[in-house]
Order: sequence, then structure tokens, then C-alpha cells
Amino acid sequence: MKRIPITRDSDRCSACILSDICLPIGMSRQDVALLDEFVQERVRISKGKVLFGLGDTVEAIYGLRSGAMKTQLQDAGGQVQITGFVLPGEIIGMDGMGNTTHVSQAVALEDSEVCVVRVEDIDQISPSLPVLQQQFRRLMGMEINRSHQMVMTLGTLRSEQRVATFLLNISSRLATLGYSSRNFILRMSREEIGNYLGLTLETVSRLFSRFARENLIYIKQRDVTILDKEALQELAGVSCD
Amino acid sequence: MKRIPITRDSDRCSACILSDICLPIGMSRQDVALLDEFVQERVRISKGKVLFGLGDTVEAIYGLRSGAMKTQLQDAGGQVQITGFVLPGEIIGMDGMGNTTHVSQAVALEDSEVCVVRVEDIDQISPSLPVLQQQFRRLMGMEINRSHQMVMTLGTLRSEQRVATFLLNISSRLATLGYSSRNFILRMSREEIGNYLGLTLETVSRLFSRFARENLIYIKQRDVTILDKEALQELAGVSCD
DNA sequence: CGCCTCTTTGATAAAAGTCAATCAGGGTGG
DNA sequence: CCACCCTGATTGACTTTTATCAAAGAGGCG
Repeated sequence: MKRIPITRDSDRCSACILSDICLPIGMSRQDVALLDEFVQERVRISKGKVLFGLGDTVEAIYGLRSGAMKTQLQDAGGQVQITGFVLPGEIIGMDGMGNTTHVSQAVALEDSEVCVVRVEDIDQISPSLPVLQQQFRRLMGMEINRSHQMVMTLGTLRSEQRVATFLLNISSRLATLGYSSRNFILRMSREEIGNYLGLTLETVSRLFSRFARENLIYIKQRDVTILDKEALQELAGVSCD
Repeated sequence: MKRIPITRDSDRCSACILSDICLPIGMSRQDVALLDEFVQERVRISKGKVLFGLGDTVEAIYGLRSGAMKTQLQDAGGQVQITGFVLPGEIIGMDGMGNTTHVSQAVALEDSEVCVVRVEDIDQISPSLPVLQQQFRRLMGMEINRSHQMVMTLGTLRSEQRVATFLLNISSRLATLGYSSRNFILRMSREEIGNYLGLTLETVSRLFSRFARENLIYIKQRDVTILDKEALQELAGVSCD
């Protein structure tokens, strides 16, 4: 985990290509300039390493700049539940705001880089900038919605619907990032997908194979191509957020 | 839905018996006094009525003063997922902060009363009160944790563990309120419990019956007594938050 | 008292998990 | 450069869990 101070203007939020997805989402050009004050540092995390782990002091929230990560809970028995896969432009660590130490961990699925927003900086600087307060509330509210949506997926959908929803969700988030929504590489294993979706890795694998057999997708290992988006959406029900 | 302005000092946060559970949790005596400014109104909702519904403008967050409510999502196909049961002292509507209109609804399980904290008031008053900003961040962070915990329950636990966890969770929250943790009345139907836990009402009913047969609980309709808390905890795994 | 809703219980079916045996790819060291 | 090994993925056979369908019972309220 390597810390890198942000000094060049080209590295700031106001100049970032992710600025209409990440922390600055929905903010005016001028307001984004204020955000630059908050983000003074980046951190590099190599594949498999943790950004923060259970019991670590909550110091900051993080915007994923590049790479891919997962966030997960772990109970006393060691049982793990992945609560999210994080793509560039998405925020990590908002669940820490409720405590002084982390109850979850964030792990890099591949070599990644995050921008750091220190909590103490938020407290110090933002009283004079109500727009940033609203922004944090909005982002946290979105995180609650995401999690509720996940509860709905786990509570109401059958395995094939969960897997279809998962593929469509990844696809649409990649599209937002400007990547192809049709063809992409999964950054996580079948086991991680299964854990996330409340299924076993075998069930996930079987459904991928079935979708391929039915010409809904092409899949070879982690290389996915969506061949029939409409049919997948049909299968997913409606909610493919 | 009846609005009631708060005028008497005895109705304010600083005098409320729920003050160490509700919005003021963890705040100093002086800081709670500041909260009084925010809470100018209460609303009464009778059983079965909604506090806010899908598409309603997000105007406020609410602290449940008395009664019991549920919050739920509803997808385009009409499929419902209950995301939480709300007891007195708990906060409703934090998921609205991510949007301008509600994507969830809050329904009264029995005649209830909530205290209203208007979002515009938060924006107006709080810039000068950083402690309240922190408080809202903390509360929203707790809400994210709650929801993640629910994801874990749905993703990793088997039906008997989910039901045991549910009973222990309700029991411990009632204990926090000063009620008996041993004996209580469920305010929701078997169907609502099943929906919440991602199970059918029959499965919930069968497990209640089985727990009763094994002398872990006494249950008659909605009247529950926990007879063997340790055994239930054992059954639940560990996480009984 | 009777109706209506909620709950319980049983029989059966469907979904998903478990266990186990390959199979494929990627990386490493000879 | 190639063979080998190790991890991750696929597929099959079988079991367990949970849902579905159906019927009967209990309580509450007009």
C-alpha cells in the first residue's frame, strides 16, 4: 500500500475524467473545485491486498481511481459475505462512518488506486461549504439504496434472476465508465460471485453455462460477451438497476 | 396522517426518554439541546397507512416516537421486499437522502407517531454546527451497516438461522427500549417476517412451531416468549447483532 | 354468531447445495 | 521452451432445503 501525495493539477478532482461519476457527481463546476481541497492523497493497493480491514481505525473514505475492489463483512465464525464489487468512480468506506473502527474490509481484486478523502478534513473544511455536506448525504443515501437493492435481490430473486441481474449490473456500470457494455472481463472468481449473490460457485457456473447454451451470452472463463441483452433483462425480471 | 406542532418543552429531544437511542445517540447534553431546533413537528400515522410512498418528494427524515413501522421497496412488477422493521427510537427515511423522491415506502404496522426532521432545516441550520453534521454521517453509516448485516443474513444463513436471528434481534432491540427481552408481541404477520427474511410464510410458521417443540420459545400467534436464549444464539450461528 | 384473515400443518415438487471427478489456463522452474 | 503444478472452472450424480399447493384450525371483529 503506497501513499502518493497529489500535487499536479491534472490529478485533481476538477480535472478527473471520473468527475461525473465519482464524488463530484451532480455538483457544479465551481463546487467541484472546492472538492480539490479535500483530496490530497492517493493510495496504490496491489491485487489481493486490503485497503482497510476489520478493526482498523476509520480515517477516510476512498474513491476508486483505477482497478477493481470488493468489500466484505466477516462474522465471528469467519464466514464472509461480499457486500459489493467496486468499479472506478465508485466510493469505498462509507459504512465506516457509523463507527470509529471498520467492521468491513476492502480488498483489491486487481492492482488498484484510490483517492483519499480524510474524515477529519471533511469536518474541518466543510462547515463553510454546505454544498459538500449535501453531497456527502447524497452519496451515503445512494449507498443505502444500493444495499437495499441488494437485499431485494437476495430476498426475492431466484438464482437465474440473480445471475442475470449481476451480469446486467456490471455491464451497465462499465458502460457508464465508457467501456463496452457488451464485452468485458470479470475481475472476480465464480466463488466470489456466488458469495455475493448468496449462491454456490457451482450454481453460478452452471447458470453461466446455461445462459451460454441458450445464446444469451458468450462466456469463456472470465471473458463475457452479452449476446441477448433483452432476453437477459426478461429473465432478470425488471430490476436490473 | 395528522401533523402536530411541537411547542411544549416536554416534547423536545432534550427531554425525550428515547434520547439515548434516537437521533441524539452519543451526543452530549448541550449538543442535544441544539437538536431541539430541528424537530418542530410530529406526525401521527394510523395502522396500515403510509408515512411516505414511492415517488413522494423527500422532505425529511423521521424518528419513530411510538408504535411500529416497516420500510419496503417495490419493483416495477409490484414485487415487494421489506427492508426493515422500525421500533421506537429508530430512524426512518435515510435512504431518501440519495434522491429527490422516495424509492421506498414506510408503512405503519400499528398506530404510530414520528418526529419530523426537515431536510431543508438540516441544510440551513447545521453549517454552523459541525457536531450535527457528524451525527448525521454517523446515523447514515449505521444504517448502511444495518443493511449490510441484512445482506449477510440473506446471503449466508439458512432458514432456521435467519428466523432465530430475527427473534434475537427483535428481543435485543426491545431490551434497549426498556421492554422485556424475554416476552413480546410481534407487530408483523408471518408473511411480513417471511418477506423480510427471504422465506415463505409457511417456512417461518414451521420454524416457529419447531422452536416451540424444542422448547426454545413459547409462541402463540404473535405472542412470543424466549425460553432458551443460549440455544437460539447457538442456532443463529454467532451474528445476532 | 358468522365471516374473514392469519396461522398451522401436511403432502409433494422444485430449487439449490454438496460431493466428487475432470478439465482448462497460467505461471514457474528445470 | 516445455512439462508440470496449482488454482479456478465445469459438469455430473445425488441430497437437502425450501417452496408450492391445499386443507383445516384459531382469533378477532362487526
